[in-house]
Amino acid sequence: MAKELKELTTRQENYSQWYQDLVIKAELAENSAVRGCMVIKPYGYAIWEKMQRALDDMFKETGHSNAYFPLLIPKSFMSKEAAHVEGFAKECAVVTHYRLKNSPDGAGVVVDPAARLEEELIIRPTSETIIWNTYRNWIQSYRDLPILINQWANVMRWEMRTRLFLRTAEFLWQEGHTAHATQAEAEEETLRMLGVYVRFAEEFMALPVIRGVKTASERFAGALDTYCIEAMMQDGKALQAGTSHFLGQNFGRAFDVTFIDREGKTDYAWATSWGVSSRLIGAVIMAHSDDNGLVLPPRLAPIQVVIIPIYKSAEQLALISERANLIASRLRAMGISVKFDDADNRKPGWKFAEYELKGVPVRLAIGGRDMENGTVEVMRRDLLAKETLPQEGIELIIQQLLDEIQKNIYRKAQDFRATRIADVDTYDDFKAKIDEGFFVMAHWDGSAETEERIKNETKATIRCIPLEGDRSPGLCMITGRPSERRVLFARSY
RNA sequence: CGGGGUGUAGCGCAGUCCGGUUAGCGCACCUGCUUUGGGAGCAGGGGGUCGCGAGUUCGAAUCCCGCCACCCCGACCA
Repeated sequence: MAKELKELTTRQENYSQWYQDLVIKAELAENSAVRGCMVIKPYGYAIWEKMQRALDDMFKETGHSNAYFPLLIPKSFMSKEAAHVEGFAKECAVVTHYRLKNSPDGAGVVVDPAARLEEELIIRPTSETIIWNTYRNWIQSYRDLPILINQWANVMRWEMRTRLFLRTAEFLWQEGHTAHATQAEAEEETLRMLGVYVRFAEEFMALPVIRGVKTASERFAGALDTYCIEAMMQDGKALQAGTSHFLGQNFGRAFDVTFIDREGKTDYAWATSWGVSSRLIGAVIMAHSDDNGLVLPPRLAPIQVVIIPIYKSAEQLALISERANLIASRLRAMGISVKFDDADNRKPGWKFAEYELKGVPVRLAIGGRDMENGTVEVMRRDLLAKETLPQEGIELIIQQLLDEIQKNIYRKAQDFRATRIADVDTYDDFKAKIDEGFFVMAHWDGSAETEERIKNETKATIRCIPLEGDRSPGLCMITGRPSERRVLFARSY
């Protein structure tokens, strides 16, 4: 048992603390010396690398290429698109000088006042501006379109309050930025990439999501439409797990990106942008973990199978190692990542607890008894269930088991969400369900005032107007005015 | 920026109200022996500007004043 975790207050009472401690104990991340930033430790970063690889493959399949743009953005770029400034201005870190010098009083260094920049640079909070400023040079004709580019990068937003992985001042992400000749094509791209995110969340993160479109007040600064996927964490709160924006011609116009179309007419390019961030690491942790530690979906687990020897002597360890290495090599040949932990400075019990804390999906234990019987003990992390099986042919069983675990974790999250989602028709019921940590589907009159009032009174926001599900009209639970369809409300991270 | 809390060994904490041996405990670390099928046991050992500064006092982790940092709850947000 993960003793440290068990000492914590129960999850319902302090889920946030539980999460924070889990992140640190499982060696995923810690706070850095820089306010609001984090150090992602090797094991946590390995999860991110798995995510990157899977996403990158999906981007390539949909015709995208990777590229890279500058970290620093001239301040003036930020003011070219009005809504964009409005949204990001208050959380930008600004570079004002380019040099330090020795302090005149001999104590350390100071900013050299002579090295003040003529124009301040901001550290990118997102890259639309610098990328569209570049696209201007790349686009003259409809033949240059579409441009389908993705960037893996870090960005910085000076958040007032931060939380490891979920909201840090600096975070890692990918941001896709595409340019198109027509509105229809750009809109199609926006939805295509939303679909990629849905597939990634469900198939890799084992995380069921609701796809939808944001209301005007929750829209990305500068977008005409913001689509998102929303996931439920174990305390019932919503986490936005990915966004895809249809930007119209806003950035084309702001950065004067024009092209000549087939008919010889000049038009502004149409834009999309879409992204997911290292927040997804937090999402996986919050969605699946239990009081013994992480529960990682096999497709994202840095170590999928760990083998632990149980021995009394060096001779016995040598025999067990030979067998374990054989099993390991067969598993690796099947593309499964295996760690054989024969470290002599930890006892088996310690290792069991450690790999449970780290969320390794399958654990194999081989001891003296197993060597005599030709067996191996197989433990699956999602159910914490042990079974003793023959060594012969164990590879295929493990391969199937990993598959089954991946599916089971998804199923579990889906079942959990099903018990926490409800249709509601009165404001009283709404408040009650929101307090219970529910996702609530309710009718809303479509006005920003009503949305704002609900937010102020209950802290619940409209997570999205779902693209799927019940589309029947009704009456707003607050004003009684007509509503086109139910929308998704929840408290969120 | 508002409200609350915490700063004592690498980590987690007690001690502070009511000042008084050499500042203590658990984990971790080091050495040795015994152990190894669910976070081992025993013995020994190392490690401290008690957040910083200035006071009161014979004497301050403890009391007074000032400052700083971090955490939690709000406002802002992926």
